[in-house]
Amino acid sequence: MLRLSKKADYALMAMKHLALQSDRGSSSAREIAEQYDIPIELMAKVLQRLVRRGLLASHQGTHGGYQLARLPAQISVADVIQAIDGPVTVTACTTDDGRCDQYAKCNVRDPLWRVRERILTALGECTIAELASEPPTPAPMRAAVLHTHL
Amino acid sequence: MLRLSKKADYALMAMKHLALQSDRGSSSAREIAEQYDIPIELMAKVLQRLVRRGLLASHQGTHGGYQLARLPAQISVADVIQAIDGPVTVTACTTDDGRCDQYAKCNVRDPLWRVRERILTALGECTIAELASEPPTPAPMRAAVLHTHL
DNA sequence: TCTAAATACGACCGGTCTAGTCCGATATTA
DNA sequence: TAATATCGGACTAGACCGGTCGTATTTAGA
Repeated sequence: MLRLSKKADYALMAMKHLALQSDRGSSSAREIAEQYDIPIELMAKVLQRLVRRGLLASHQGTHGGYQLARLPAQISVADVIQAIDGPVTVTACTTDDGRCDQYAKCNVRDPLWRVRERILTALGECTIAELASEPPTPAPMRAAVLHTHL
Repeated sequence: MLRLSKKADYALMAMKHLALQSDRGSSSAREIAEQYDIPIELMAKVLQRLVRRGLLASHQGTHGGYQLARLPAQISVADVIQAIDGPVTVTACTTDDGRCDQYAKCNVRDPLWRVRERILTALGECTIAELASEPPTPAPMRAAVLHTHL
């Protein structure tokens, strides 16, 4: 259902948090996890993966923590999502090597592929800086429910 | 990973097939399934759901089959996907009623919500007619593999 | 030097979802 | 009446995901 994983959610929340905290140095996994009600160990794992992907810088030991590795405006939502969930693949056959085993007869590969690119563009244009510039989502906007069946 | 289900894939393939076959009357589930190497029973189930959602019209009995319920240009990829996979929800908390249990502290709801809308727009702009106007994907375009790490 | 707090990382586990199968009922045509 | 469809629910094996646990390593400070 075109849904991104919870880990990706957590990653984006953390990235935004770190963008807002960037002047105050680094934040620890525990700090972020507690603030957003995320299981600490899971948060840690997510942050670690972001470090491995070069989106975050970490500092070990007491008073250690995480920082953004680049300017918030230089990090896109797509970067974060792909760091956590792997490459965005709309179709199962769209593997890195382009193998389409049984899908030799598939008739929608190319169009879906273009759809994928559009989605990727949308995700790529939205940066962490953009997230951070938002109001911190004051109250749970119940009024804004829309009819999903377009 | 923002991937749509195989059923949705099958649905799109069938819809395109039916768009191309529209002048020749209807096609049976068996017919379509065999042409694209899809398990017949699964194909049938997908087609039935498309009927229930009003995207296809069915005719029972011998020489029965399926037809598009509307003009190909009037059916979007979003329609098909949502008919099969349910509403497109980028985040888990985006349920129909807008409930966000633990996510009271979530700080990325609104921006992700806007991302969802952009994706939905992209899917909504691509119609079955557009799929059908494509060349039928001749050979598996191996050359067109791109670097997914944007 | 010792201890506490932090990152790093892999193994594991239970629940959920997905793809696919099976079966029976109904409808339509020849 | 027989063959061929659609219809629709029940079921299953396997993959995947969210989350947990345990342990090693690094670092700052008392």
